[in-house]
Amino acid sequence: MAAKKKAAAKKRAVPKKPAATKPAAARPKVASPKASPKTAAPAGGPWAAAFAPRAEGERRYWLVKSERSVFSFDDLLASAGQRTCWDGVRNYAARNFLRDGMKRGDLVFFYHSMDEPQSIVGVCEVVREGYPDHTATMRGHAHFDAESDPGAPTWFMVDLRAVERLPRAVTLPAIKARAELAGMALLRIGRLSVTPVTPSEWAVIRAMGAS
DNA sequence: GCCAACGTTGGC
DNA sequence: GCCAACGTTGGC
Repeated sequence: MAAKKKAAAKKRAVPKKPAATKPAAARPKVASPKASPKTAAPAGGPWAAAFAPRAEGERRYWLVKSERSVFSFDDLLASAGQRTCWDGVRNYAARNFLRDGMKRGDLVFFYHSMDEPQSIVGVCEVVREGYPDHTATMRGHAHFDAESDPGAPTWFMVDLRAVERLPRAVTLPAIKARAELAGMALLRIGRLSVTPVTPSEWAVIRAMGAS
């Protein structure tokens, strides 16, 4: 139960434009083929490398955020098997990383957002690749999305297992202070809750987090 | 397809 | 609490 991860789940804000305005009928509103990003695969874009074909045995790196008060690294350590499904992500870019980017065996930094200070506190491993986030179709659930079709899932999640707590948490200010990390997706798209981490970024941060 | 309005994230 | 960034929605 307890809603994990980003409580943030975007509220599918029901058409906040009540009937007050124009009746939907007023608009042509054709079949609206809408090339929605719902299923679109991440073609190019700035993070294409995260989806590119992998070399034999290549391992990739990622970073996920969670508010400590919602689901902390300690909560993960206390979970059965020290693993959990990373549910609740309701952003297409993040969804694409979960659904198409992450592979079994990839390593993931666990970041506490909205914390003082915000910091990377642990490392996890992807133990199950992208699969539908069932909380999206659970009416009444905090992460429920009325527009998500159970037959064609919009939202995905992966399972993560804790690997280790970093001997020393790596804070956001410390990350910002390192020139080698200036290009981090974490800094460039601050609001994304799932981002790729390059091998070199991983190495730098891992070293910073060593005792 | 463009763009303004609006809502959310999350750092400060 | 404020605000920058930015994703989504919907009018046109």
